[in-house]
Amino acid sequence: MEMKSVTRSLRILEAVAQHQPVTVGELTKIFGLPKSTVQRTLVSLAEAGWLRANRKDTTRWEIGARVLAVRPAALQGSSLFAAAREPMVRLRDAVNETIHLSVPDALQCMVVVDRVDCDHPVRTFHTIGDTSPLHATAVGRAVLAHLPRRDVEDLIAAGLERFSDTTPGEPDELRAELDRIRTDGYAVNRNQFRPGVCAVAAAVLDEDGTPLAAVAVSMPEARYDEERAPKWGRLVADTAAEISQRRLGA
Amino acid sequence: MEMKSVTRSLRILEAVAQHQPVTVGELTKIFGLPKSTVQRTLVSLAEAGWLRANRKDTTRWEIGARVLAVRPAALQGSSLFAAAREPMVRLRDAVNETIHLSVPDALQCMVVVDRVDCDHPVRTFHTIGDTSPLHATAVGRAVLAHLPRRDVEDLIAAGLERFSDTTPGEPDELRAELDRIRTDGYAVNRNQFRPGVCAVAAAVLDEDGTPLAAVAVSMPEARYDEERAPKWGRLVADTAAEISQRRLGA
DNA sequence: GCACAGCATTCCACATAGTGGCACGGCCTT
DNA sequence: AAGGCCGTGCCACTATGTGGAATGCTGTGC
Repeated sequence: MEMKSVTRSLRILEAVAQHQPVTVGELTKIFGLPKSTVQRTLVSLAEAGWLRANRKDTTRWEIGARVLAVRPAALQGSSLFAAAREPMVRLRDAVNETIHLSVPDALQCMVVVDRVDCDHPVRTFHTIGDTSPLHATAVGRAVLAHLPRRDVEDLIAAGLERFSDTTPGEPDELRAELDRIRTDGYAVNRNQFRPGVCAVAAAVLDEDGTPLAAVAVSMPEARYDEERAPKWGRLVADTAAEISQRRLGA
Repeated sequence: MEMKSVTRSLRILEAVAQHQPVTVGELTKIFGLPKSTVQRTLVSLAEAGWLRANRKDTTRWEIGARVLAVRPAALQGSSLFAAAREPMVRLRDAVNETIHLSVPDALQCMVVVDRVDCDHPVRTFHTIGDTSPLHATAVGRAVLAHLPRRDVEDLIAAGLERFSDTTPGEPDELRAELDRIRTDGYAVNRNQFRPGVCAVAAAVLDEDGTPLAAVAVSMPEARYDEERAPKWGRLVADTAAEISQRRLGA
């Protein structure tokens, strides 16, 4: 609505991140903006230290390291991040599947903030920064299950988009699943968001019980085993609990 | 020079990152800008998804998760990041000191991008995103030693700022030290940038020998042992080499 | 319980600050 | 040598952001 130049420059910054190293011309095609406008914006972003010219081809732009100093509140001081690292590696060693750490963003979506890979040739792939809806994934519901009822109802009121025929689209379906998560201590996702992707997740909690993040074991459907779910659920819940404790200790 | 609103909004974004969660009033004091200007900027940043209101106190602002999708070229696809993780943990286990991974930014400075902590009650402290000059630190010189002579001379021409009485302020002093690093395979820093902080570092190289990053063991001066330096130097160099190889394998 | 103080938020007339069409110049291809 | 392509610089126009002042909210102390 306002600050057109600001919102536009951030859009351009995001586009540079996706396509780096990228030229002015490529960006004008993406946005359909005049060359001079894009050029001026890039120079300004570079002046602020957020962008820089590529070393090998100086007409290409890429993201500068300044962005690393700007981290979401949940990762401030890296306490969550640092606390999560080693438990995640141990969990990966125990199950040999990809482990993700995700944080909720403004109760709108979950964002992947860290990942520990497994060595299967076939594995799920999420990049750091990827987002997913709260109601349709294991990490999302693991967090939802620990939020005040009000927030859950707000989310339901906003509408439960369906991504596959197993996505919980009905309010009661979701409420029942959240109850199950609270009693069992872990969340499960079978093809409910991305087809062929399954996961088992549990929430990392603040000292006052607020969910800060969720850890997930995620795997292709072919390796998902119904029998094994409770065992892995317990492993994930233990890992999440350990991260919560380590964080408080720091 | 240009795009005043853009550069200013990025400054404000950085200030929010430092002080989050922060109010409009606090920011106006920091920048000495009119309230309405700061307020409008915050709303615009929030509209773009980079900022959000704090959940508990909605008049306080904090960084949103959008920034995580924007990563420097060196970390693109997380290949460096993911490759470095486990060798760094093993190095920490071997020496029980804090391990840092840093990348050069535009040949102007080194930026800390990852960290594995040790369990000493007294330890060095650098946050992810912290920057340091190339010529005055172990990570910086480990990278410099693998750059083309031209780039090194440009840096020397720009002036070698001294931060303590041991900082290499003379061109020849620096050149000699870079030669030593190339023959020994590791760089050392004794109080040359931050007083009381010592480190041993080695560079992570690209397939064509370009330095991408540096790993460092860093410790308080009290625990730095001259005798042990060559042994730790070899450990760090091995770790760096392992990271280089893993990255190429991916 | 009222008045005040401190804060975030909204409004609006003004002029500055960003816009974008155009033209220049370098580089590679034909 | 000519042509096309792309990054960069220029400048008159006006849309856009500015910031002082008004509004509205919240909590505090008399």
